[in-house]
Amino acid sequence: MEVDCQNKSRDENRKDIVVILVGAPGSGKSTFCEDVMRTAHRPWVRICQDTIANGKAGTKSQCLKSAADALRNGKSVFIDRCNLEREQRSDFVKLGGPQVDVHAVVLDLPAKLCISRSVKRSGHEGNLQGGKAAAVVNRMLQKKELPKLGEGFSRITFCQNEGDVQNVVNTYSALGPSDTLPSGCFGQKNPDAKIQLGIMKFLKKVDAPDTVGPDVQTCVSKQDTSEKLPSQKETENVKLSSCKASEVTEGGDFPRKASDVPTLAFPSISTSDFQFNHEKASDIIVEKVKGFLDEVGNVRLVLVDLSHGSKILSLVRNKAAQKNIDSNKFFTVVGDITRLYTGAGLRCNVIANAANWRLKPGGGGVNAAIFSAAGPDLEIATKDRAGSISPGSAVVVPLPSTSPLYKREGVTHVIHVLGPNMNPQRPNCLGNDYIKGCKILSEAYSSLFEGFASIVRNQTKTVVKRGGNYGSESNKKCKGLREEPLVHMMSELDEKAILSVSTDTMEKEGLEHDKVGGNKVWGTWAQALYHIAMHPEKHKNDLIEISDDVVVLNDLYPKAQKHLLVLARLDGLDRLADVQKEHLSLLRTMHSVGIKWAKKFLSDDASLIFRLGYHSAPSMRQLHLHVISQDFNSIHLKNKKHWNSFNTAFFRDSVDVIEEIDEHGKATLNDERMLSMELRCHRCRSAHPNIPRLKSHISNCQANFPITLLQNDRLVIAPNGAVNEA
DNA sequence: GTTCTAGAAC
DNA sequence: GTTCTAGAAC
Repeated sequence: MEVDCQNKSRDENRKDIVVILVGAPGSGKSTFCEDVMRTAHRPWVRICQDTIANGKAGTKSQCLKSAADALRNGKSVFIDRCNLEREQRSDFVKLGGPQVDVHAVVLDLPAKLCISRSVKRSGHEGNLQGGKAAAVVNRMLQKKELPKLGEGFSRITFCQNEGDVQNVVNTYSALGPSDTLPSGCFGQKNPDAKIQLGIMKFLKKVDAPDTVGPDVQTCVSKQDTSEKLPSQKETENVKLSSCKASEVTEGGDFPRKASDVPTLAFPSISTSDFQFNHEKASDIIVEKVKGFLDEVGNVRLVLVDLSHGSKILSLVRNKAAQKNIDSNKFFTVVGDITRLYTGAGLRCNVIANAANWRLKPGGGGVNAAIFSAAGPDLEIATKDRAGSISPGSAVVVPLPSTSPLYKREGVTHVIHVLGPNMNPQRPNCLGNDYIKGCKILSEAYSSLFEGFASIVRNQTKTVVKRGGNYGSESNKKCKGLREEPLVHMMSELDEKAILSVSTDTMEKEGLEHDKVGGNKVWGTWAQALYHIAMHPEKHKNDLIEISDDVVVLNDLYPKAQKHLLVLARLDGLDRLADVQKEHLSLLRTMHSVGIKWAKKFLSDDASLIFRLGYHSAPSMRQLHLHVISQDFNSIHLKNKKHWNSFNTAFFRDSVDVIEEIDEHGKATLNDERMLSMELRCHRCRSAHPNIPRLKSHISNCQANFPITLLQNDRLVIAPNGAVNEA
């Protein structure tokens, strides 16, 4: 996620960042840096002690020198070494200064996972291979001292699973050259009740203020605990001191405060599915925000949009800057409105929903996301308040404390808003009547902000009561929380490996670990491509090309007008996860064969556009490259998974895969959860409620492709064709 | 990967 | 009532 602060002149406020990675071998430090740098919006340098001496291990002072050089050249720096002990990182923290923020990113992943990765690793830069890894990792982790703000960090982010890691990757890769991130500690969870008790005692006795950063209100623990929330009064006392981390973090957790600055996160109303003109909408947003902030003090407003390069966000940012709106009180965030706290460390107690008139879940975009994240609680609570909503109005719904959105993100209220509809395919379309449209959109924001103001007023009155309620239910809830399974994104391979390593005998078991790496079990239905690759002669009728290295066939269920598979014939190369440096030339062969076929099709139909790539986690065994035309005009494209497997980061472009294998020996594999993301047009990125609507949209959408697809030859077009930037 | 189908959404 | 999704079975 990206937090943009406007009103800051680029040169004056530009700060470089030193990110000190903290994590055991196998925790994913190098991958983290690579993932950020691949899509970064600011210059980064990765300083890795394992490779700093011409590709070999070097010294700490070499790292320090390189880091200082990079900072002098205006680059931000990743310190990629374990940094598990305070002393090991202290010299790097000193790189900070008025123009340099020092952050820590703690990859505090389960020891078993780090060990299993280290054990399986071969040819890693640190040369920590085989069974010895278990012993080393185990020993290092015993000395682990989690970083604290008191060491000199302005921001510390903790990751306890790969989902956390991905969120933090997103945060840093989204960071533009002049963006900054809020200070504080983020992402610690799974608090132990005993520890929490200690913190509560601490909270009560603290009184000496000690500021650590401008954004201390976000310095809170991410999940609820068996303790009740501190009452407003209690938290007032610790408002500034709660981030005095050297004490607070003892035992590994942070206090949670109930009295954050009341913050409303809201999506841009009507500009997505309802197709309201962005220029006009941004004027209204800025005007309404300014009016509200002039009247109501001590609140924050955050405009949120899921997509990078969102036009509405940049319009609003620029206009807000022109109007000198305080960037501490109003700013924009790129990210998921249902994950602002866990994803961006941004505490928003109220979020707005771009609702449908029936106040029902479904549709696409924000409405679906919020109802889904909040669970059935929101639907029930909404029903209690209203059965429908008219354009221009808002409905305030208190979120039950049982809702995951409340528990996880700290959202206490959802405000449903309905804006004007300018989309002829939606009900109550205003045609092109922008006089009416602007009036209704204005009313919608007025209603939204009034609703927010009423929550703020009532919260001040009732916070003690609500705190008490919370406490009385909390035992049960806390238990439920702890029983909630952590999100696991490990491959089956990892899980198997981990299951076989018991904590007590890690060192011993680790020695034999290299043998454990079993393969994914493929269902019989998933073997078809494998059989073809192994015995192409038996399938001659289905194949359009056979060579020693690859075979080419039309996908049996093409998801577009042209959809080919280029199959690797190497036995054992089941999927992208198996691909290593030694397969580079095979990958290049597959790519060039794919390109050859794409060009052949283009010579017949120059209007086609092709993309070549792999699924992060394929359903069918045997590495296969998809060569697919971007019309997606096919009766076989039937569901969300089909669409998202070709139109989210789950689809890895062949060019990128080759580059990654070349540079790092492995390809980034993206999460299967991508497959259940909302449906967005691959050209204009608009969201659609279901597959039929999406298909109807893409059959007409002539928008230019997003810039990421236009770079690096990710799209293959006819020789004289031109695809413009979006 | 697809097919089938219950039941949710409309 | 029809449309659409999503999970189970293969």
